[in-house]
Amino acid sequence: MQMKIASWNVNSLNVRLPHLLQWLADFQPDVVGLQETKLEDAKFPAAAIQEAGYEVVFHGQKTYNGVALLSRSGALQDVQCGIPGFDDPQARVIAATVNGMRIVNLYVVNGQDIGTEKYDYKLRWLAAVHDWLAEDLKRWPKMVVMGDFNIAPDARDVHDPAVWDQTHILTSSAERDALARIQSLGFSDAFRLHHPDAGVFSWWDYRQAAFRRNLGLRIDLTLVSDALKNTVQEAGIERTPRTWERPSDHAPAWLQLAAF
DNA sequence: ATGGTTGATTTTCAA
Repeated sequence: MQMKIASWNVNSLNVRLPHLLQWLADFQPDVVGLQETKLEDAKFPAAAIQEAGYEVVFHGQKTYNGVALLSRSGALQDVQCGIPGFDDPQARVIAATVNGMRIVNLYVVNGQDIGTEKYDYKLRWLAAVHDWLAEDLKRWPKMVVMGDFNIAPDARDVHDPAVWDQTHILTSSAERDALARIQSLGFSDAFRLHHPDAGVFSWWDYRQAAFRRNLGLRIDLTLVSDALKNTVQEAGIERTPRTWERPSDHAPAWLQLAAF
């Protein structure tokens, strides 16, 4: 049994619901993590998603943030909202178990600029994720951690490495170190298992015709634990929804697992 | 050149 697992920052599910439904029909993912739904739970469009064939759980708030998990191949069990033990007013995390595999969906803090309070929050938040996943891996060795990481892992993942360097938000040394520390628990970037090339991106700023010029970053990642690494058959980024009218600024990042 | 665009809620904030 194969499984396609995808991560998509939709930048308002209220606006993007038609795109989500179209893309579910086109791409046929088995499990999807959404970020930036920007919806209170009472306003989440659960019925429309269920009618598309997916079970869904969600953790949202008004105006900002908000995450959800969809599954059409196995119940979503042991649902966890937020990072255990980390007091966080922002709805950025939802996790669940599907067919014995732990799925963690993250909307990582953006961080605004180096040296700001939001940057400090980002680093504290990433450290809390590290400590949480270190524990959860003991219970669920088969784990996928996906989301909008708001970190470009290395120079291949940015359109202009001279601008996006260690002094810049999303590429600073402390951010990349925090990601590397999480990966050192035993996670691989699924995209890099199959694609060593530079210049493949998942996010393009709405401004300055960035998508048309491919001035992007790869900040949407799917990580697989060591127990799943050998089952990753393919991984990629779906550019098509970014070409649709009134798109999200992010494209879905996905991986395909063989029998697991 | 501190610009530009989008989304949710305003008389800006966050990305």
